[in-house]
Order: sequence, then structure tokens, then C-alpha cells
Amino acid sequence: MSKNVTKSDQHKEKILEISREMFAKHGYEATTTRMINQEAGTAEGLMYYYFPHGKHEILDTIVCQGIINRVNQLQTTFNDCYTKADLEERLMKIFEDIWQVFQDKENYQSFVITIHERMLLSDDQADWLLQVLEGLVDEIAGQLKSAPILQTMPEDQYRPLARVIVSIFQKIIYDELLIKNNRQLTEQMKAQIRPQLKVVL
Amino acid sequence: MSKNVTKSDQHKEKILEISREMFAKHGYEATTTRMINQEAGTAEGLMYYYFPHGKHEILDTIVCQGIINRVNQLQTTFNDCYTKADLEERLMKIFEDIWQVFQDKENYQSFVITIHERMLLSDDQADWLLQVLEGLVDEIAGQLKSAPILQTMPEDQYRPLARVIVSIFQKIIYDELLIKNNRQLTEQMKAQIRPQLKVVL
DNA sequence: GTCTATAGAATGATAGAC
DNA sequence: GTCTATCATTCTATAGAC
Repeated sequence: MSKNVTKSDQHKEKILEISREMFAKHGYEATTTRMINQEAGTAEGLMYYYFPHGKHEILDTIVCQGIINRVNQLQTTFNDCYTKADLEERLMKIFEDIWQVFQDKENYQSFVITIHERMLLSDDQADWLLQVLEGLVDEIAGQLKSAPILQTMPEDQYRPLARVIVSIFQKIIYDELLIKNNRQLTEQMKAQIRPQLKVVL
Repeated sequence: MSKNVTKSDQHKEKILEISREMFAKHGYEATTTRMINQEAGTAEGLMYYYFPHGKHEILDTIVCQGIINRVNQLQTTFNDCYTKADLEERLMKIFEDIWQVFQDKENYQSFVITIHERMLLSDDQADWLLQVLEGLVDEIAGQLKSAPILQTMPEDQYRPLARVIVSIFQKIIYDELLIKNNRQLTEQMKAQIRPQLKVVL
């Protein structure tokens, strides 16, 4: 019943860790079980002891773990935002928090794998990404409602505004992580987001 | 010197067409040269006559063609937009035009391949996507400037606003095409975009 | 649980006839 | 230009010793 980590658990974890790394770097199909075994330092047959259904079971496990890890809530409040500048600052902070999520190697790799190997996944497995984004819209919409500076805004405009803000964040994340292959948060990126927030607030 | 299509050209085209289809559907690594030859109805050795460097040369050719095909300019003008409603309508039209680009099978497949096989491509090959998006920002920013209703807007806000609009479009395109696997333009999607445009205009 | 050895099938690519 | 036949590798997965 205790949470002791056995030697064999370590082997299983190592296989998952190496697989996640290689799937993200080279893609699922291009990564061979041999490469995984070699990098993980485990023998040929061993991975079929932990994953009887073979390579694809490893992928499923990785994607499943990625889903769970990412259920994180933002720890911010907008109820002390009395000026647009306050709000802008707070939203920039949220963007940096989101970016920080992808600084965690495991989160970043799960994200890349989910997009790149979309065709190997079920709709349910890919859905976590949309759910995280919708959750973010909900969270930001709720916070906007509590911002003193936005009290005069019509009730039905909070969600669309939150959606626009998430779109701004999402575009830059996809452009940088998926296309430019860049995980470094640069001043240039922040300088691009700020005027956009100014325009919509 | 004439533009006559020889029999052999047709063979080459067929190989490219089938490859594009299968790369987009199953991924590059999961698509075997045998599958391509069989579907294209060509013999085993023939693809090495047209593509001496083999499978990867086919991928390169497909991505290169995708880049060229997509350099399309929007044929719209905003200089008759005297109300926000006019502008909103015109932007919805632009979104539908962009969506229409992906109704073309070849464009859609090139897009999916570029994202999914990103790690097999050079930065230059992946860059066309960013360039198309930046071109779109430029185009929309220029048009916004010519809109009578927006004449009072500060000069330096046109580009950020255009960028926000492109972000709104891009989010829904990525969500639908890459994650939901949906190419159908639904009323629900339009109903989601409209209030966002209202909020930012 | 962990290992070695290998089966059995599939892969990308080539040689050479026509 | 197009074909058939096949090579040399490599792959996933399994069998069975320890």
C-alpha cells in the first residue's frame, strides 16, 4: 500500500521517459523499439513485459499521462485591476505562466506528440488539448468579469473577449513551438503580444 | 518548349498525388514505397527513375509545390466599409475565403504534412506557413487603413489589430483541421467568430 | 524480472532485361 | 521509360534460459 518505488518501476519509467523523448524528437514511426531499448539501457524483450501490446501501448500511456499532468489551474485574480494597464500586466503574466508550462520537458513533449501523431490517436486522446484551451477561456472570462475596470462591459462580451485573448496566446505558442521550433521566451514575442492586448482591452 | 504533358509526366504526377494523399493520411514514415507504387499503379523500380534520391525526395517535392500553390492574394477591399457591421461582414468573408483554400485537397494535405512532418523539414521548408500568415497580417492591416470607419484609429494600431484578427482565424483553423479533424465549415464556427470580431472592432 | 537469441515479415533501394 | 526480381537491412515481436 505504500508509495515505494521498486526497481522494476524505475525500468518502466525509464522506458516511458526515453520513448517520450524520442517520439517527440523523431516521431513515433521513426523511433524503433531497438533505439528505445538501447537508450533506456534495457534488454530487447523487457519492454514487452511492461507493455504487452508493444510500441503503441507506450504511445497511449504517454499521451494519457500528458493529459493528466496538464490539468493545472491559473492562480491569478483580476479583482484588483482598476486600470487597463493593470489588466494588461496581469494578462502578460498569464501568458508567461502558460509558456512556463511548456518549459517542463514532459509537457512540451506530450504536446508535440499529440499534434504530430494525431492520426494515431483517438478523438478522445486528442481532445485534452481543446479542453485545456476551453478551460483557459472559461478561467479568463471569469476573471475578466471580476475586474473593476471592466464592470461596464455588457455581460455577453466577456467570453468572446476571453476567446480573443486565448487566440492571441495560442497563435504565438503554435507558431513558436510547432513551426519555428523555439522554446525560448523572447522579448520580441512579448513586444508582439502587448500591443495586441492594448487593442482589444 | 510547349507545355505538352507527356505520358511520363503523368506517371510522375500520379506518384506525387498518391504520395501526398498517403503522407497526409498515414504520415511519412508509415507510408511505404510499396503502398505508393501499388496505389499509383506503377512498378517497383519506376519511382527511383523519377526520384533518384528516393522517398525523401518525394516529400521535399510535395512540400515545395505546396509552398508555391499557396501564394494567393485576397481580392477584397475595405474602402467601402462605412460601418462596423460592414467591416465585420467583410472580415467574415475573408475567413470563408481562407477556409476555402483548405477545401482544395492539395492545399489541405500540404498543410497537414508540413505540420506533422515538421522534424523532417528544413526551417526554410516550414517557413512558408509563417510567411503566409505574415502576408495575411500585412494584407488585412493595409485594408483596415483604407476603411472609412477606422480613419480615426491611431496609425500604430492597425497592425496589432490585424494580428489579432489573424489570431482569431488561425486558432479556429488549427483547432478544427489539426485537432478535431474537421474540414467542414459549420454555422457554429461562424457563430463563434462573429462576436469575437465585434469585440475587437 | 531480466536477459539473449532469433523468428518472420516488411522495408528502401538496386540490377538488369526489355 | 517501364518492368520484374531480388538484395541487404531492419523492423516488431516472441521463445525460452536464468
